[in-house]
Amino acid sequence: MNIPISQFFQLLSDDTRLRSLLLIQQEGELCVCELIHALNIIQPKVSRHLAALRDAGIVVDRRQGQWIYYRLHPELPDWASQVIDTMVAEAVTHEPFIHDLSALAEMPNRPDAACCA
Amino acid sequence: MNIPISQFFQLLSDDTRLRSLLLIQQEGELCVCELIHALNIIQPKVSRHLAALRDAGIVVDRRQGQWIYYRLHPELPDWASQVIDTMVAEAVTHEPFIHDLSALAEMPNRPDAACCA
DNA sequence: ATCGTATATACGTTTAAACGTATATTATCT
DNA sequence: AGATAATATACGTTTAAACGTATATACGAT
Repeated sequence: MNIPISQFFQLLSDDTRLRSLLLIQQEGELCVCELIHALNIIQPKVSRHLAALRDAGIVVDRRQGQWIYYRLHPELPDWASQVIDTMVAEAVTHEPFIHDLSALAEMPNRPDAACCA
Repeated sequence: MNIPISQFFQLLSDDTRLRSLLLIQQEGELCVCELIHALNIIQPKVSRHLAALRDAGIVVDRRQGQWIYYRLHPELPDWASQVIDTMVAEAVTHEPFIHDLSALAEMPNRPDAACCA
């Protein structure tokens, strides 16, 4: 898992990808429909940006029934994890991340990965 | 000095800007001609990218005679400094940064900011 | 087998970045 | 004042991202 540094930053430079990634890091694992709800962004847009993160090796996905869950790549380089952690710590005090998190918490019929894995 | 997070990453996503910024952080302060030499990139390109960093508040410049020196903005937010420090630590072990640093060290007639400020 | 839900991908268009070349600006030296 | 050096900016072009809409795929339930 060797991500060119400038590619990594290029991926974090888009708001949809950045918000997705921070939510994923904060929550551990999220499926596409949770991100759609939390971010209030249409499905193809969310999927497209998640695919970019996956293709670069920043996240991995796993299918569970009809849902596809994304989490950080387990072998992310240290520097990348550090940057993501730094940004989560920063983002929790600012919009739009605060709102994204509460929208996620209030999502109705949220699928629960833990309950049925 | 309040830089939107995604704009910050957008700026670091270009190789010329990233290499410039890491060199500036490593060296404390550099003028344009030093960067031109270290990076082996034509002058208008270097200047253009430095202007982008300056306009975003990531670096500040000062004129000293015919040279213009760039350094990190003294009031950069903590998260931004942390990210830059993380990346310098990473980059020193990889190309092209290693080469950039040695090209700078071997620059002939290198202006010395300290000697005549 | 069909239907509904979740997700991914393809396509054509629009928006934004980056580029090289040319020119302008500001300082130094003669 | 004129010449040279360092740097910045403007301009037109090319390259690359992002977008919305439409469609394809995979699964679960009936």
